[in-house]
Amino acid sequence: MPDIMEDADRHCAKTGARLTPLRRRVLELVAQARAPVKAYDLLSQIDRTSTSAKPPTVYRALDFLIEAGLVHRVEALNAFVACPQAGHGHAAVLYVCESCANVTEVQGSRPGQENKPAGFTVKRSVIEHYGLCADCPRP
Amino acid sequence: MPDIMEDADRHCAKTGARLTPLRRRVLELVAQARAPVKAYDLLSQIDRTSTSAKPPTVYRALDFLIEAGLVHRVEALNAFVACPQAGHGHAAVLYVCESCANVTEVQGSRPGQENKPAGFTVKRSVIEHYGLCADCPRP
DNA sequence: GAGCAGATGTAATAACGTAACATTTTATCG
DNA sequence: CGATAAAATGTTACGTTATTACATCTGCTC
Ligand SMILES: [Zn+2]
Ligand SMILES: [Zn+2]
Ligand SMILES: [Zn+2]
Ligand SMILES: [Zn+2]
Repeated sequence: MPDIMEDADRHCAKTGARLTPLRRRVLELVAQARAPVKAYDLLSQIDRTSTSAKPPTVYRALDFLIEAGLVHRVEALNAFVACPQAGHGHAAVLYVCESCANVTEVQGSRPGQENKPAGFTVKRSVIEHYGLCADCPRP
Repeated sequence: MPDIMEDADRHCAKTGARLTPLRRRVLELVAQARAPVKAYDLLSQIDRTSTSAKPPTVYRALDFLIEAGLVHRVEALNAFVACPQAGHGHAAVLYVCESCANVTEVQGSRPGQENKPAGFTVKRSVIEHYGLCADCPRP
């Protein structure tokens, strides 16, 4: 995941966000995982090195990373994935394989806004598709 | 919410699903609410009458209602809303107002599947838009 | 080096959800 | 009808996820 970390450094340098060592470490852990990561799994991985990590440590780092556009929360899994395209402007669309747990992110303009009610202003969208990826055998 | 309860009765009669008194009571509570309802709020409302409700009581009822297509889970809120169109075949698209908590459900065919990866088979979609409804003042 | 803001440490607890097993209710069938 | 099987509910206990509140530290400005 060197791309992701380099992009993150560049993106934070450009926006003024402070990618501290702790936040950077959490992003590395999320980016290295080949599947969505749970907050408490991050916690135990950090624990092994620093011994002082508690829940707020990881949740605060994740809040920062999400705010910075470096990580997305997978709402239906209570888990987190690294964004492959730091700070993209549009909403993320996630395709999550329920067999191998791989997540593919695509982006689009106003995705999923079918039949939007008149006068509704969308601030944030959660779009997650669950199913089987091309590499997993059909039942 | 007489419509919702009557539709639910009809829908369950047609499909053979058993809308028992407990499940019916939970559906009534969800349908009466003017906002997404939390599982533990349902629990305390049931408690007031029956005194024997525990977490599995309400979670099992909710599982049934979701399976039957009578209730949707709002993933990003850990909460539940009654479906205004019992057992509709397509994925639900929810517009959630962050000011007044009102939820508007619309339905569509294959909503939100922008740039679907080749070979991916979607089994279930989570599509939730958060923002401001037409009736709420802009900041 | 005093003061401030942002970041992190720490303890405690709230909020959300499930596993496992006992009991009761309902449907089915000889 | 009464045995029996299946479905639903009761109950205990616990696991997981997330936040609040307050203390301390770190880097910066004046
Ligand atoms: Zn992204
Ligand atoms: Zn797969
Ligand atoms: Zn619906
Ligand atoms: Zn509103």
